[in-house]
Amino acid sequence: MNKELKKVNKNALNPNVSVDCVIFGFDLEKLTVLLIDRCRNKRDKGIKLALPGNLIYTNEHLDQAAIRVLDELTGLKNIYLEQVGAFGNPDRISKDSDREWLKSIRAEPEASVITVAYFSLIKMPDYLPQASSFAKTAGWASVSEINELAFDHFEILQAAKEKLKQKIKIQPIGFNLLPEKFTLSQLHRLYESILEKPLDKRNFRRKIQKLEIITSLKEKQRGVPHKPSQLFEFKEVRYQELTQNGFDNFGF
Amino acid sequence: MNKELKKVNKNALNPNVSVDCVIFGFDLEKLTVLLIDRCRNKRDKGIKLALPGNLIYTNEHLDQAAIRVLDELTGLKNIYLEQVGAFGNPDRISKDSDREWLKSIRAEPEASVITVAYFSLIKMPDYLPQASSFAKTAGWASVSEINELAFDHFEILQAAKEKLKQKIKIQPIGFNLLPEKFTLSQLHRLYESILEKPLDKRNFRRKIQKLEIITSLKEKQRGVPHKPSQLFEFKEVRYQELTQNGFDNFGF
DNA sequence: CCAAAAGTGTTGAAGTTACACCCATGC
DNA sequence: GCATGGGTGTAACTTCAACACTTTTGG
Repeated sequence: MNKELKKVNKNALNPNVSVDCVIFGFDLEKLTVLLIDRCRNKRDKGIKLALPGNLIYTNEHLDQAAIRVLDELTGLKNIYLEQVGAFGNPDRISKDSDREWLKSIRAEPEASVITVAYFSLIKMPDYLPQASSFAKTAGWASVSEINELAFDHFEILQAAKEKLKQKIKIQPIGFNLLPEKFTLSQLHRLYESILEKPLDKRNFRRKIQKLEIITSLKEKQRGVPHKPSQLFEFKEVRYQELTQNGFDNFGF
Repeated sequence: MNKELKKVNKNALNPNVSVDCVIFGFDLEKLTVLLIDRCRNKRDKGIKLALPGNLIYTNEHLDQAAIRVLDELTGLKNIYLEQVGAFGNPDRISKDSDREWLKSIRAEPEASVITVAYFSLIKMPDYLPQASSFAKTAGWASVSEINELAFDHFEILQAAKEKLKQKIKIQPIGFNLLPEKFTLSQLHRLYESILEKPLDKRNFRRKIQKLEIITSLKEKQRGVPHKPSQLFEFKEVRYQELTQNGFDNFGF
């Protein structure tokens, strides 16, 4: 695996194909996404925020490229990753501010490049800002407050949200966004944030518990100004099972 | 639209990106797929069957490229088309027979190319074989009998089947595979072929009828050696409605 | 003692599954 | 008249949606 990576990195860039990553997080209140701010000085105009991404290497597997981008930006490995799809509208680099920026970072800034988008789920506290070759800074933004992004990244974000929405109805991947120990209310809010609609508290709890995917710990919340909540962790075995097979009937 | 196409065709090829199309049909018995046979003479060895596909043009929208490939092969326009995803395993052109073939049709046969797969649904009788620049012959194959294809096309076919399976549970796109006038049994067999499992006849009929997506014609089947079946057509308006919104609860 | 979120059951409606027999036609 | 697929209803069960009050803690 290490050997392979080394070999890959010696290869040339493929000037026509990039990957972009929609990295979702959850701050226990709402869904967030990791964006890079490409503003190099205060006078830069245009849209500043973009999804992390980069050209792929010749002979690099697309999935590998996404893993690499993720690793370069966050230092994280083994995280949940899924392809959203390919985006190939030739207008995607038509904004002036986007072209300017490309000139500063790419050898062939005018090449027409299609991009393959991925979304990934990480536990927010695991992310520690990392020196990155392609952006000065990266930071979390609340998904629901984003109105525009560079290139076609807003469109990609919408597609990733939609994919996540569909996926979470079928597989219990939401746990990748939560800490090891979590409360049912946190899980509840997570589902509401992703599905963008309210879910009945009692019905939600019942449904989750019937899946037998979580075990209650002996531990409780401490220091909260209200009745402390039971803490849970999810059952690894059952998680694998449901992640592979999915459930047919999870009609949120 | 015509002007745009002309402009596109003047552009150069993007040597690193192709599209491949999984064109599904239904022969009223089972699901089929349109494959090209690249065997130029009897002595060619290796796997002969492949999905139709081709490189895209610089500045050509991916979706446009898929529409173009489809049109070149079948002469059909305005057909149901959906992206399956991007496939970028560098090993995808590693088979010797595949490389040989590429040498005969591509300017840069060794270029590493990622491909974006689409699936589309057509009414089998609409397809009339067409002279095509990239294959002598094309023909229908029964999906369930396919064991191997050129490149990574078998993997792509599996992904397309899976996507279709998921999609048909949520949107009534199956009608694109049927003639204008069809029987409930034909629709029933179609769903069974796609989902690859038996569905109870009575329950299936009830479920479909409740959707109010079909209207029964005054006409009946003729010349069949058994009780003639009622013919139906689907309601365009309601179809559009369900195709856009989907249905949440269609738990086959 | 007040504010805040945790936790808990029941009921009526809707949907799902399983299942067997008669019917209309061509040959 | 027989082989073939078309067409139909019901009952048991499961799932879903809606809904309100008590509990425990910190301040």
